[in-house]
Amino acid sequence: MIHVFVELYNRGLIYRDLKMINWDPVAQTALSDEEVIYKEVQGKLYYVRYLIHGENRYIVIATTRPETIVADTAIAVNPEDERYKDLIGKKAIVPVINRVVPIIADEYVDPEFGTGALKVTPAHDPNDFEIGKRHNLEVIDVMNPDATLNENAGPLRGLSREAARKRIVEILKEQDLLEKVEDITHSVGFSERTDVPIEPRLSKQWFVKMKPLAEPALKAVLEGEIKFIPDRFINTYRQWMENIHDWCISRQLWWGHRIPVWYVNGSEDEFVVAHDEEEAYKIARQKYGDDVKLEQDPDVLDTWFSSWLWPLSVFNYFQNPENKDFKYYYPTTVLVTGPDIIFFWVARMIMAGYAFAGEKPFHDVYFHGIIRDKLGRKMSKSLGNSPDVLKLIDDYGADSLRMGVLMSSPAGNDLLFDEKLLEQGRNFANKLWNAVRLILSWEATNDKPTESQQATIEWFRWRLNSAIRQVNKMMDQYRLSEALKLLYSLTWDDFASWFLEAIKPHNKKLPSTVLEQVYNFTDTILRLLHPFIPMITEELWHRLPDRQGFIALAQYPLPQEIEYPFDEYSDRWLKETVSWLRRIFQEGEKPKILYVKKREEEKMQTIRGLYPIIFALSPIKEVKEVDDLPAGTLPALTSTFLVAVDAPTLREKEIQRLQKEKKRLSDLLNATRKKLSNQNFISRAPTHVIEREKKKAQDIETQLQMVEQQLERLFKT
RNA sequence: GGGCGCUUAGCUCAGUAGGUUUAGAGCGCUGCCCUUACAAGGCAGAGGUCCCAGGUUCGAAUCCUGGAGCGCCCA
Repeated sequence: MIHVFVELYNRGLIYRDLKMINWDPVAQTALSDEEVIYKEVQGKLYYVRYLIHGENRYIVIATTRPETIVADTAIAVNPEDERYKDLIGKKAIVPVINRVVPIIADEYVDPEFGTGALKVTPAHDPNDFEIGKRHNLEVIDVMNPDATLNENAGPLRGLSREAARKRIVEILKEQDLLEKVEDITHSVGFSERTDVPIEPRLSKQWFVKMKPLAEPALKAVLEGEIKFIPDRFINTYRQWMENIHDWCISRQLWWGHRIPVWYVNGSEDEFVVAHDEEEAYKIARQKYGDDVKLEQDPDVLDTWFSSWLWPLSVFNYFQNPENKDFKYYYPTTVLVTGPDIIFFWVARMIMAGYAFAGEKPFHDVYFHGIIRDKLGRKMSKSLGNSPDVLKLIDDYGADSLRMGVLMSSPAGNDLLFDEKLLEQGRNFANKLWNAVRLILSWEATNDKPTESQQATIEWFRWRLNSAIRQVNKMMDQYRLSEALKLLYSLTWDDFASWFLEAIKPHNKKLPSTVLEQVYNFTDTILRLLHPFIPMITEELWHRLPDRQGFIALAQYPLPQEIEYPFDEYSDRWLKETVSWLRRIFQEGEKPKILYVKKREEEKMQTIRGLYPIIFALSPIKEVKEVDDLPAGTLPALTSTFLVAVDAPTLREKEIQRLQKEKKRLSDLLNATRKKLSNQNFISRAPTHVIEREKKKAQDIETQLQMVEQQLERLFKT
């Protein structure tokens, strides 16, 4: 920090100046603009009469801060305002202290607000300060550092700002100078530190000149050199950067890094800037002679003045710019942070990166959402609405906490906190734990794998590989919650409910080659899940046989480029068919054979490998491929492949279902045909979409025919 | 005053490039199950005018304009 201060000072980017700053009267320190929190508060608008000097009339101004009347040094009106044109150039008498002040014209005054006449208090309002500068007005400071009124405040002297407001209102009433009081909702700045209203105050402080620093930092983000995810935060960033104000970095606090400035012989304006006292004396002696006396500035630096250097200082850049770590790691891959500190931290880190290293600090910035309470409020100590995280971890587990929050937090969107989210995470962890427990209870034999086992493994290998492909793609795009949801469903549904149920032996014994595959699949799933739930995956991974090292260091699974006989259609068909068969059995029928209507041979190959899985997961033990579904059998409402079973008692129910289905299919067919007969569609839609629609129409037609035939049969018998 | 976002099932929220028959998930709900991994579970199911009104398009939850409600940031 010291090095950076000296460096920036030498570059002319740090200066000391008397400016209107944000003063926290409780902490008694200056604050930066970013540490002021604006809140809408209920206040009052006081209408006060100021007598025109030498005349028997008055002008009425409206103010929310009547206690600052004693610091007024002008009345301002808009130059275009017809109501007051004749008063410009005259003088008014400030009530209570009877100061005679000019009535001036200034564009800043909004004729619509209040009476259109503004009292000007250059010492206590930033806008008034600017007006004061333009019109060369006297600046009268009426406040002490603790926001009590000082000796300039006349009868208000010694009162707190709140008491002074009450008192002056009383005095105005007594003198019949208070015309009326209105309720008003207005925005008031509060200290982030102490939550008291900020007092704009004229004060000598140290500032960083931000414009030159902001320029390369803004350019980098606008040109995509640094990527924001989601990119809408570029707007927020740009707006701040384009209107950037100089950064007040001095604080009147007793903790922090002391400002490396030494004042010469008790002077306020003569000083030297150095890395330490020794250097300061060396410089000072050359300039002011050997008997010079130095005194270090008592103020300290804003804590964010160290934070913005973090990407550099974490690699020890300032002590040793050529060091190996810095060269290897900088710029880092991604900064993960909340959008609420985009100005405090992100923007300034980028500025520092370019200013000192001449290079961006990171490639990507991922903005996550902010967790709010159920009412949408930000968690805060004063509201007491933050959950006790350690207790949550005790109750649910650290992984459950991570998982619950990650599952429903897409980039940049806020999240309403609910313990239900953690239950979901806990249940998932429980599921995973039990699945691995089941696997570890199995023993290896020297048997050869059965056809069913081979088929199940082949199917899951395909299923896993396609999930790996999707997850990697989502992770590359920072679609974290979507990736996790996909893994949730892969683990719970495909792995636990389908794969493990299908491969599960009755006697706890599996051929060693099969068991090895089961271990490998489990290993892959644990690695996929590890970034989201690191604790439980690390633990379970070590329980698998022969795992060396740490899962944290293991390669993240990558998809393999292998041709599989399965696709999303056959996968869906498998699940629909099994569910349907289970329902048939649940309803009391016990068919023996599943009939599958033959389609093109190449299509049939995509499902043949799945028959053994059907045998494993439903009571059906035989499939017959037929040219036509046998008369009287009950067809399923599955997609793509038509199947049927014998289930005579379900006929009535089935007739109703089929009639519903018939209507749905014919509606759908009509819609699809209409689309296909639309000349515009045919000529404008891309070929693959048209092809898909044609295929769709054919499929529906086939299904519809089948349903109609089945209905006929069901009615005949 | 300026900027950004949100509005989808009872609740909390996903929905990528406008196009996959039927818009998804978790919770909650209904029915059946304590089946030797898991009742923090299993199986089956019900539930949606995608805020409103226009527009663009062969086609809109998705793009554009306007409106309503809510939220955030900045001044």
